[in-house]
Amino acid sequence: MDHYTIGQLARAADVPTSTVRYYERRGLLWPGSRSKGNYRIFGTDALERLWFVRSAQAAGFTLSDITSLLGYQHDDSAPCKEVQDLIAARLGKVVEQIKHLKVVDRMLREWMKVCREAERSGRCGVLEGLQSTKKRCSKVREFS
Amino acid sequence: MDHYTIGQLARAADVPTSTVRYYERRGLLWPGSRSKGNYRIFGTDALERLWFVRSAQAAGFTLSDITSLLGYQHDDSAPCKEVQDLIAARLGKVVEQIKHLKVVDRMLREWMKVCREAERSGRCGVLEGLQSTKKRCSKVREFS
DNA sequence: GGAAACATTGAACCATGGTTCAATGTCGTA
DNA sequence: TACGACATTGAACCATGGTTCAATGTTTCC
Repeated sequence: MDHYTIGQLARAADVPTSTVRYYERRGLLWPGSRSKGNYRIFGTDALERLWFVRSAQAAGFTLSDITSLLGYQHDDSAPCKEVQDLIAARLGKVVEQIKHLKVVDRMLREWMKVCREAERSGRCGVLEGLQSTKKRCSKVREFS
Repeated sequence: MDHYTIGQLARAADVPTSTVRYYERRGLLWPGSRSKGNYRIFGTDALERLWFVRSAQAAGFTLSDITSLLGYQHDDSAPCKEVQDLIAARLGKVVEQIKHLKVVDRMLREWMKVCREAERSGRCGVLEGLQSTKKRCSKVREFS
């Protein structure tokens, strides 16, 4: 199969057709041609792009970033610098997020512990927690 | 200082006043009273709540979750179960996110490597990457 | 040829967590 | 008492990444 209607493309990439149209509106994707009755006809290149878009999204790039990345694709000057900058920026954020989430992880486990301890004495840790929230949460808040 | 105007409260918690009003609209926070001229007057309890809201947000709870958490606060039945369920649910997502981000981290470093390698031969890794995107990205996409 | 499945468009809508605006009123200080 | 800083309200707006709708047209298959 080397060309697809919108529905076929969507199924092949496991996205709704509405999303494919949305991506087209955003300029991420275009049909290579149209059928006699004005149906979109996509080539395999579109499927590749669609896969790329979804993967890059999964990696946390925004659609604007992805537009840039794809825009460089047929640029003669092989703009490695720009691409690498985007990747590096994203990587930086990912590393930060991991750090942040680890702090959150510890905080949630602490809350859970407090909650369970209070439970045994018939209280709930949330109210008590409120009083010392400021201290206990400062680490999380620093991170965002 | 045991009571605050909206501006004082906002400064004390380092949020914009517009956000305080928004939280009030969402039912997360209320002034204890109003001045003669209808200015909101908040007590220290409101500051505690505000701190709690920001901390819980930093931990990734939605405002709806936080509404629930705060709603349990003066519940006689000490609803530890509900609180613990929310915390556990959040914790589960945090753990998943960390896993996901670690995969993303590896993928981005791989992209970077590919990009740098292509660069030395005057090409750009992005186009070449597109052709094998599907394989290289499957791990990331599984995770979201 | 006719029904079912699929496609077209633009516009409106959704959730989330806010921000901005305009028109007006109040407070503190000199 | 006047000025500037601060507050009030409801409503509209913002970004992000889509989804849904209605009215209409096209393909496909029996």
